[in-house]
Amino acid sequence: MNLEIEKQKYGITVGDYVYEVIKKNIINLNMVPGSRVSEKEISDILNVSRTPVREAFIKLSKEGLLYVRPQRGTYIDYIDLGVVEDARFIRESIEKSVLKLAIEKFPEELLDVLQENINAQKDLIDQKAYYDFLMMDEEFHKTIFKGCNKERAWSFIEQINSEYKRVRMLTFFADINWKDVLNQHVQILESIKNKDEQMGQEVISNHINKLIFEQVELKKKYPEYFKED
Amino acid sequence: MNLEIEKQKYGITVGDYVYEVIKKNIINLNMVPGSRVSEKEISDILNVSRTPVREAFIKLSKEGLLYVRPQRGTYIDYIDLGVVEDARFIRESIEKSVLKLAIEKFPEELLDVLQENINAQKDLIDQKAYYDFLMMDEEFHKTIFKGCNKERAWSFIEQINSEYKRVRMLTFFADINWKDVLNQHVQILESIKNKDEQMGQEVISNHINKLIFEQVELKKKYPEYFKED
DNA sequence: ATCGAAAAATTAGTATGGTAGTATGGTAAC
DNA sequence: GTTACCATACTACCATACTAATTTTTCGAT
Repeated sequence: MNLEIEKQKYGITVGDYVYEVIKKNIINLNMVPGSRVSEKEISDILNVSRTPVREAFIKLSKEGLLYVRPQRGTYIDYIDLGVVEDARFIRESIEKSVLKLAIEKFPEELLDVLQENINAQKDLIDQKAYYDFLMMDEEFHKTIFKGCNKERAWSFIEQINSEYKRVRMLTFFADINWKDVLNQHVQILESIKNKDEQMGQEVISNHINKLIFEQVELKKKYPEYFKED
Repeated sequence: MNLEIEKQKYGITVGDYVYEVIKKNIINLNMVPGSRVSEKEISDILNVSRTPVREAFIKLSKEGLLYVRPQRGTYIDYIDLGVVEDARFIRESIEKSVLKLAIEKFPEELLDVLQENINAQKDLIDQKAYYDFLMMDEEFHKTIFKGCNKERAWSFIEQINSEYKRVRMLTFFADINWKDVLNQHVQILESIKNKDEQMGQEVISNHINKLIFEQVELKKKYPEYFKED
């Protein structure tokens, strides 16, 4: 196991620190789906006791990133395309509702923020900074929610989104999309500016549905990461 | 503190047992929003150590039912109408999408299950069994998701639904709806049977939106349960 | 060599004690 | 009366020890 570890920030508890470290390493696929982790192993690596590790495990298993088999062991969950599909279904439902709100009313200053975000995305594409691009992508969508006073709804999506993020990471490894995603973001921004609901709805459908067609390909390319049906 | 306690079932861990007990008592408002709980207090009441209590607290705070102030104390979260509204927004978005699926295709045998569920609801209304009616209500919606192969999507909703459930409990205390809810369930079932999408969408909007109009009234009646703006 | 049972090792679950941060109530100084 | 300080009594956080369930290894019998 080769964890990417950041220094513990001052002021956060050990438990939260462990949680953040593990979560990041699962999402960027540094911790391989299906592999086994143990409380003791992690506590040794991070030089903390088992208690905070255990608490981090509890949170992560509630997010569907870990799977605890009592008295047996804890495993990184395989990517479950069924779960991903349902996450996509939910995101599409909610994002369409939000876009409807955004087209009715959206604060000027946040339009600029969205534009800046898109510019930043371009840079990250050039630098091939996968993880950071993914985060910036999420930030883009979050900003739209923010503009509609639906930040809480976004944080809900966050909770079910971890699985989705891992697939996104894979698509980047496989070099599948990148610029398509960026273009779609540009189109979404346009549709908000021009108050063109129909275009917006279509782009969002494509934007999120895109994934479906890629999944089969991904599973072929990285079968070891996926749950058997 | 006067907890409603059920015997621990055989086969589940102490931690899960504690979690279930506390969750139930928060949702049925037996544990009053804003009041303080401590690991020690609960562990004494349930005759377990502090560790499983602590782990239950972690889960519950991730669901927004508790909030932990490190080194200070743990409190039952106030009902936050902002959160409730966003939960409603999300549910409406998703349930509409699901209803669309249900109208396209829904298994016969589950139609019968829905009908039986409605009958059971009638009984529970007569018995004035608040909590059980609420659970049966949730079961009704869950069954619809099930028929569309969207069970996972339902379990996502479950995660954000606890807050919503507390408000539902309040509406029952206040004797606001009951039969309205039942009638709407009947209508939803009808719309699936008759493949009448428009009627279904409308009922769902009303069904879930209903709450908004009741909230102001509830907050007046039970101000001590709600978060200050 | 193969099989099977006992022993050892490893796992997560639970209990407990100590620590550091925080709230509170009393008391002395002003 | 007001303020600053200190003792005390909480709190959640964390480390450690122990338990129970399960897996792996060992080793002897066949």
